[in-house]
Amino acid sequence: MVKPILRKERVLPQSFYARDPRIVARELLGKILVRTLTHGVQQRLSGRIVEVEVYLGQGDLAAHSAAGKTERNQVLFGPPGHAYVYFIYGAHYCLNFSCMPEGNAGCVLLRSIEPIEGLDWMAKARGISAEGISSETGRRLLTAGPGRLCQALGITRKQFNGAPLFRPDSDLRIADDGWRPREIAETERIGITKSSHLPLRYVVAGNRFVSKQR
DNA sequence: CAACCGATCACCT
DNA sequence: GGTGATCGGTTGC
Repeated sequence: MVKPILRKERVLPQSFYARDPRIVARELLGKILVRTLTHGVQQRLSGRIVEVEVYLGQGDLAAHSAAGKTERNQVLFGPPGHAYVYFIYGAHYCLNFSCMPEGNAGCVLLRSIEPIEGLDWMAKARGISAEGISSETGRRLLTAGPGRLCQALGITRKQFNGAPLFRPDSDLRIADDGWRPREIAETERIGITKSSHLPLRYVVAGNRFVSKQR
């Protein structure tokens, strides 16, 4: 049994995700991403969401859904509140949450969390030594960036693509402990070429665990 | 410390 | 056969 660190933790319901991803993204900042390891010993991994990006279902050429529904991106067109995990650059996974009612695409990409529980496990998953996470800089490199985040939490496409996030017993879910960011900053999205001018990246202003300062 | 480069998978043309 | 919502190591100021 893992000692609960967070009190009064509420798992976000499916209705939370059934809205415009720009609204969902803003409200996701400050929430807690919880990953439960059920293989072997029970353990919780968690972190506070401090950086996200939005990909729109319409008028956004950078979105995987831009050219319509395919086998790869079908989760985006399915019911809200499910994980869309894809593999990129031959090396990394990225985690997204499907938004909008069924039939409409639109999602939020998780770009960075501030780690809270299970840092030792995350370091091992990332191939980092124990002393590697003794500094704040080291801890930042654990989970800052979409690929690092997935590696730290052991999130793969095979295991999580299409997985529901809104059940209290979901291996991956979002919890609300009541914390709210004081200020949210908007910027352009990172690492894209099409529709790159849209201000669809949202960060907790001043947080040191975001992947890239502007 | 910025700039480049290699890794090498899933998808789409 | 080209490209990408990335990262980490190396190079060279």
